[in-house]
Amino acid sequence: MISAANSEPRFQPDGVINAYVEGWELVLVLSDASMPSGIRLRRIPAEHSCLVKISEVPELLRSMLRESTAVRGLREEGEWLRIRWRDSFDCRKYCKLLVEKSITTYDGFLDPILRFMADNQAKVAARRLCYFDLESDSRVPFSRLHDARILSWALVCSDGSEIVEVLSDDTEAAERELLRSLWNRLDKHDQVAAWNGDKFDFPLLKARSEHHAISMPWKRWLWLDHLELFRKMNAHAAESGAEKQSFSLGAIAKAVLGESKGDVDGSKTWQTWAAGGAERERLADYNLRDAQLMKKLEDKTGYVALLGSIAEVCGSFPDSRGMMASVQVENLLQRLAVQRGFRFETPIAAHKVKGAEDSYRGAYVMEPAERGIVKNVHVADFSSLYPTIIRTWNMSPETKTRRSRSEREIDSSVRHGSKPWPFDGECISPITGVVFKMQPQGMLSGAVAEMMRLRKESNDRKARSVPGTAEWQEAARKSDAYKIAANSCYGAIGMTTFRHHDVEVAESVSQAAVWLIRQTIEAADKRGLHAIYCDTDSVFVSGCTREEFADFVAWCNAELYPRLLRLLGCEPGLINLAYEKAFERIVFVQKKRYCGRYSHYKGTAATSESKPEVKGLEYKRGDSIRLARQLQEEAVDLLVGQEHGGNEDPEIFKRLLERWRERVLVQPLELADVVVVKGLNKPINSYAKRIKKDGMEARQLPHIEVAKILTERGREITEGSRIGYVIIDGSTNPQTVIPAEDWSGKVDRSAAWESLVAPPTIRVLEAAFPAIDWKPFEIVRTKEQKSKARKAARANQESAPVLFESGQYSRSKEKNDAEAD
DNA sequence: AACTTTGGCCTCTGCT
DNA sequence: AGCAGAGGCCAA
Repeated sequence: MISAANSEPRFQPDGVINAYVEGWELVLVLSDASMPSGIRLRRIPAEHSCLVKISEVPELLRSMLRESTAVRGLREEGEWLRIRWRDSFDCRKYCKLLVEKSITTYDGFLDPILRFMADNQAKVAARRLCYFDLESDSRVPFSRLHDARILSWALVCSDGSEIVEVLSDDTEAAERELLRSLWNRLDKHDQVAAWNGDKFDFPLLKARSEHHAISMPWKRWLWLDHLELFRKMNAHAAESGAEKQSFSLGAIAKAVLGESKGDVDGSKTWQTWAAGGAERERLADYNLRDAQLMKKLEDKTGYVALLGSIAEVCGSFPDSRGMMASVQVENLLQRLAVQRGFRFETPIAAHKVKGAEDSYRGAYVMEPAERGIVKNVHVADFSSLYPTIIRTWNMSPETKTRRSRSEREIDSSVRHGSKPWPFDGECISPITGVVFKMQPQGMLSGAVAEMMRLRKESNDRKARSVPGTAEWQEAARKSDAYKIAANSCYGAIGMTTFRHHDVEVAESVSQAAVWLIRQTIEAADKRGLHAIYCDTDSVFVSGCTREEFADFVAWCNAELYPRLLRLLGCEPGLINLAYEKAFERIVFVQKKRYCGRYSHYKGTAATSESKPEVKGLEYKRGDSIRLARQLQEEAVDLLVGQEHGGNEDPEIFKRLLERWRERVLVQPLELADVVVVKGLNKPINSYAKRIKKDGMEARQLPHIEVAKILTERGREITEGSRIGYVIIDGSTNPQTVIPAEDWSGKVDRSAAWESLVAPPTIRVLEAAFPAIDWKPFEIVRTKEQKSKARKAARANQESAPVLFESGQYSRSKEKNDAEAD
C-alpha cells in the first residue's frame, strides 16, 4: 500500500468533548449548535504509528515499508519519519522488529485517542453535564443485576431543570419505552454523573438497553462515577473518622449538606412501585431527590468542575477513567513533548508486572525524640517539596545520564565543601547517586515547571478578580488543577505500569527529600536547636524561641540550601523551607500519630476557636468504633484542646477512663457506638485463603467473612463496599462477629473495651504521662475469668461447631446476653 | 479502566 | 507472650 506524505489532511478542531475508538476509526465528539443534539461525530482513521529518525532508516528498508501491507502511510516530519501501521498489533510487532535491526522507534504503542489529542494539541471542550440516577427491581439480587427491570430514572441538568420518569407497566414494552425516553434526554448531554455509577447505574443501563436492542454509541458520553470522584477528591478533606464510615449518597449529603435522604427503603423499590398511586409517586420523588442531591453536592464541592479543569490542563477527558493520575500525567507529558518536538522512545520491554523488584525507598520519618507533653514546638516544612526537587535536579527519564558515586562519597565530599560530581552541566542526586543533565529541560521536570508556572498565572488572575465571581472561581479551580497535575507527576513516574516509569528517577526524588531533611536536622542541632520529629518534608523543633526558629529557617534558605545545592551541581532557588506553625504543647504517640495545641499558624495566633491538630489517631479513622473515637476525642480535648486542654494532672484522665469504662461495660449502647466499619478493597473472591495446620481453611478477617455472608444474601457487595460488623463474643478464637444489619443489642462489652475502646486512648495517655502505669484501666476481666471464658467457648464450639452466628436473635436471648455481660 | 508513591500503626488470625 | 502474614486506613 502506497501513501504519499500528507495524503490525509490533518484535522484540527477547536475543542473536543470526547473521543473514542470504534474499529478502525477514531470518533471525535464535537460541539455543533446546528445539530438537534448539539453535537456532531467526526470520524477519522485511528492512528497506530511510531516514528523513526530518517537518518537511521536505509533506503532499502524505506521502500520495503512503502510496499508493506502492514503500513498504511509514511510521512516525513522534519528529521522524523512517521510510520502509520494498519493496527495496534502490527505497530507492536514491527516496532520490536525495527529495534532488532538497531533502529530505535519513538512514540509507538500510543493510544490513538491520546495520540490525536497530543499531536493536534486539541483543546478539551466544555461539556453538558447532567446528574443521573436509576431505580431498579429490588427483588433481583445484585449478582443478577442485568436482569433487574428499571423502574424509574431521574435526570437533573446543571441549569437546574429536572425530569423523572416511572415505568408504566411491568412489561418489556413499557421498559423499552422508558429507556427510549431516557436516551432521548441523554442525547442533549455529554457528561453523565451517577453515584456509584460505574458499579451500578452504568452497567445496568447498558445491559437493559442491550436487552431491548436499543443501539446507542455508548462511548460518546463521558460516564463519571460521582462517588469515586468524591472519594478521591475528599480523601484529605475529612476531619473526623465519623465522616468516613459510609459513602452512600445519603450519608455524604448529610455530612456535607446537612440534608437527609428520602424515605424509600432501597431494598423495597419493587414493592413501592407495585403499590402504585401515591406510593409510585414517592418512588419517583425519591429517585429525583438523589439526582438533586448530586447537583447540590457539586454546587458545594465543585469536584466535577475541578475534574473538568484537570482534563483541560492535561488533555484528558473528565470521565471515570480520566480521574486516574496515570492517565492525566501520560496525556500531559505527551502533549508537552509534542509542543517541544520531543519524542519518547517506544517502551519495548514487556508489560511490567507489579513486584518487589521495582519498589524503591521513600520518605524519612523520625522516631519522636521526646515523650510526655512537649511545650513550644516549632514546625517548618518545604513547600511543594517533590515538584521542586524534580525541577531543581531537572529530573526526567531522558535527562538521566548514569549512576555514579556512592551515598558515602557524596556526603563526604559535601562535608569537605567539594563537589562530589565535577562535570559542568550535570547534577547529582544525593543518596541514589543518579546524575542528571541540566540542559535541555527534561519532560517530567518541564511538565512540573509548566504546571507551577500556569498555577501562578491562575493565582494572579484570581487575585485580580472579585472574590466569589465566576471568573474568580474559575481561576481558583484552575490553580487547584495545576497543583494536582504537578503533584501527580511524582506518583506516576513511580508506577511500574506507567508508560514513562523510571524507578531511579522516582527514588532520586524521594531520597533528595530525605537528604535535604537530614541536612536540615543536622544544621539545627549544630545551632543548638533540637529536632524532635520529622516526616517527609517537615521538621518539628523544640528548645528555641519563635525568633530563633524564624532566623534558622531564613538561614537555611539563604545559606544552607544554596551552598549544598551548588555543590551537587543544581541551581538553587526553588527549594524553600517555610516556618508554618508552632504548638504550645504537643504529644507524640508514635510516628505519624500526634495531637497538639497551636500557639500560632503562619503567624496568626490561635484562639479559643482553634481546634487541636490531630494526626493519625483513631479519632480520625473511619475504621475505629465510635466509642473509641469519642473517648479519645475527650482525652485529646482535655490534653491539648484550646478551651478545656492544658490538663497535666493524670487523675483527671484516670477519672475519664473510669467513667468511660462504666459506660462501655454497663450503660445502654446503640449500634452506631459499637459497629466496626471497614472497606472492601478487593473483589470478595480474591482475598488470600490460608490453610491451617489441621488442613482446614483459616478464618479470614471479620469484615471479609461478613462480606461473604452479605453476598450470599444478595446484597450489593463489591470492591469499595463498606462492611459493618459487631463483635458479639471476643473470647472465642476466632472472634464471633455478626453483620451490623443483624444487630439486636448483643455486643461483647469487655472485648470492645479491652481491644477497641481503651487502647487508643491509653496509648495517648502513656505518651503524655509516661510515668503512670495505664494498663490496669484497660483490663476488665482477670486472667482466670478469661481462661474460664475461653474454656467455656471451646466446650461450646465442640458441642455445636457453629463458627458464625448470623440472623436475628430472639428477644429473650438478647436480654440474657446483655445481662450476662 | 480497574494503576499516584512509600512509610507507618494497628487489629485479627494462627502458630510456637 | 511474641511472631508473621493479611489487611485497612492514614501521613506525607
